[in-house]
Amino acid sequence: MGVSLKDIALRAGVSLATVSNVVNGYRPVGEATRVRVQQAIDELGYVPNLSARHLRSGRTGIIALAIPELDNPYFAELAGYAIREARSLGYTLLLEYTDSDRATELTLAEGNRSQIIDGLILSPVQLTRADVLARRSTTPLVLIGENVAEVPHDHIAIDNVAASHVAVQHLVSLGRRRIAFLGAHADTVRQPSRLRLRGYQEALATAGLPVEESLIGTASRFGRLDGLTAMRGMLARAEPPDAVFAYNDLIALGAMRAVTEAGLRIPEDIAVIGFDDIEEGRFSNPTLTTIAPDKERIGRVAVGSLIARVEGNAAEPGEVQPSFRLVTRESTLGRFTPAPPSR
Amino acid sequence: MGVSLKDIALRAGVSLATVSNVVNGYRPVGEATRVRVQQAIDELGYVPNLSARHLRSGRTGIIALAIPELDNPYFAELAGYAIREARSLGYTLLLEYTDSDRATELTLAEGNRSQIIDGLILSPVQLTRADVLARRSTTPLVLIGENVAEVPHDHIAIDNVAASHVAVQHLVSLGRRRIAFLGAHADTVRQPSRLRLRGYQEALATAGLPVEESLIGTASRFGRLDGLTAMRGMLARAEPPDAVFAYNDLIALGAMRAVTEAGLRIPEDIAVIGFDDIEEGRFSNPTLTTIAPDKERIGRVAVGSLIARVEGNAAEPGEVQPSFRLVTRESTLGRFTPAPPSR
DNA sequence: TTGAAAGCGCTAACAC
DNA sequence: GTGTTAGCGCTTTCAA
Repeated sequence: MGVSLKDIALRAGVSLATVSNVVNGYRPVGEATRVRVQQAIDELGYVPNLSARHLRSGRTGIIALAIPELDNPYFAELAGYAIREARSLGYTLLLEYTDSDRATELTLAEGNRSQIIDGLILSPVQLTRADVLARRSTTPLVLIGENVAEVPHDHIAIDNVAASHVAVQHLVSLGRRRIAFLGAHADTVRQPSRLRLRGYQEALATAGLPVEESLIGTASRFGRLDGLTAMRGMLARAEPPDAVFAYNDLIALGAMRAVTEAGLRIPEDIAVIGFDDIEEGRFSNPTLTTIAPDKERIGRVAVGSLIARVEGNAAEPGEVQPSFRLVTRESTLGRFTPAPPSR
Repeated sequence: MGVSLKDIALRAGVSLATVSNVVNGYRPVGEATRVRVQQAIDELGYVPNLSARHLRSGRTGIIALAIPELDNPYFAELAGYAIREARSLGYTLLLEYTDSDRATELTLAEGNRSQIIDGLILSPVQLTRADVLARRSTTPLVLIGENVAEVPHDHIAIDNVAASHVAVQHLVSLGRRRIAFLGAHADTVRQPSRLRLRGYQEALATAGLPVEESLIGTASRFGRLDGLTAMRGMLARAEPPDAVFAYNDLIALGAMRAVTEAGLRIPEDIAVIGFDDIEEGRFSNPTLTTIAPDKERIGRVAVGSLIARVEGNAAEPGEVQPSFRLVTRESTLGRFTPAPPSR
């Protein structure tokens, strides 16, 4: 394999333990020795073998974040925050990708693939509460997102019901009365979007509006195309909606495309609100009103909790609910006069 | 630590080697024994310790893909293909993230962090050819993207000059005469976008059009906001362009926003073409004409070459140039009657 | 301040 | 078809 501790020890004429101490600083080393060893390290280009270290110490300094979708900017952004937080705490964060696949989620949660990982942050889609409870692996696990709750692990997620309530309330306050929900899941058992759907229903009830089945659009996935398709279906109906609350921004963006293609105006004919506050919605035409979860907080808290647990100084596992806010833009408020870009 | 081979061997009343053979299948095992061992494995929930395996065999079955930007859908999509290809070849692909940072790129290339990794696919931004040549690590390395060439490693990238030529030629064929380039890099030394810039200049020359410095917009990064800013600057000029070729789709999308905000029409007043063919451009308003590199091929070939090298059966390192094509949409051709956005 | 040595879990060479 | 065993490179205890 590569250059090992032994090679350095030989070269510098010291023992293995001394080299190890120069590298890790667990014990003090004489100045002269340290210099000699460091020189050998530089000359030979020594790099510690993580596997060996892990095998011996049980720690790798690596944690993983498993996300369901790579092509959803929400997760990309979240991952960015998590990676930076992990780095600042002296850990390396590896990104894993489940493709929303149940088997992959189970494998990861079980640690089959890993073992090289000190802990895992998982954003599950298909995993059930029972799966989590049946888990055998003792590797620390932190869950994020709305899909699994009340398990003996840290769980980080915003209050999805409340956030959805705010979104729908915003549409109601604008005078909209036929408000659609886009992104109910075809899988009615798991219904990954159940919390946001519930918030939608509650908000309608609060406003004294009826919940119409025909205004709930299903999707099998949560991408732009799903939003496009669902919205087209809805526009083909006798009585189309005058506003749309989408499960997430990607669905909202797809829906906006469908509305535009149909020759309708946003927000005059149909107002649209999304969920996630991905950057794309700040540049789309029109720009997209959305619910902005505190992604930075979610990422940082998830990493922080996990590392605390890895290092053994963690309290009882619990729920953390980062904040969110409503960000209003053109898709519900209408186009502003273009800020005079000089000329 | 967890359950080990020894625990299983004890439980099943066999030797370590036999359990190892049940797990790995290197040697045949008697049916009765296999069943007994498998049972013990299931009961105890045994999971092989990758670090130990690695330490012994020098292989982990893990390769890494290091990308510069997480929030650029181009890389997310590429990563998706790479991950799937790796899985189908029996490897796990870990995603690393350099944030376009030189130090991080160097560290990764040097394998400092890794050691647990059998090989690395790197999409460099700041790394120079000299850096790559000075590399000491013997871990197989595959490079992707336009930034480093002529190094003793496999290098996968489309012909960026030719592709840019095609893009600009498309604008010329539409009768555009004042064609801007958006996304020249402020760092003129490295100039990460130099190949696309060269293609732009060559195409103008071919068409007999002058290369005007005032029509080359610089950006420090390659995101939507950079496109927005650069385009605003250009629109403030005395003679704005009648077409824009952007370094990538994100810049193009940002530029489109700036054009729309200025009250101008796309493509009537200004045509826009991007590079990458990210999904967003198929749903934007208007949809975005772009150069579509064969991302799937790039991802698959990169993984395939790397694994071949890891397993020792690889030929001379070389260049691979996947294909690309021009995808025309509304941002250059104008709005069609509402029809499905091409997929 | 430094050294010697045990052993983490596994694979593979060698024996039977 | 199965068992024994030497180490892979490292951390860490015990001794000096």
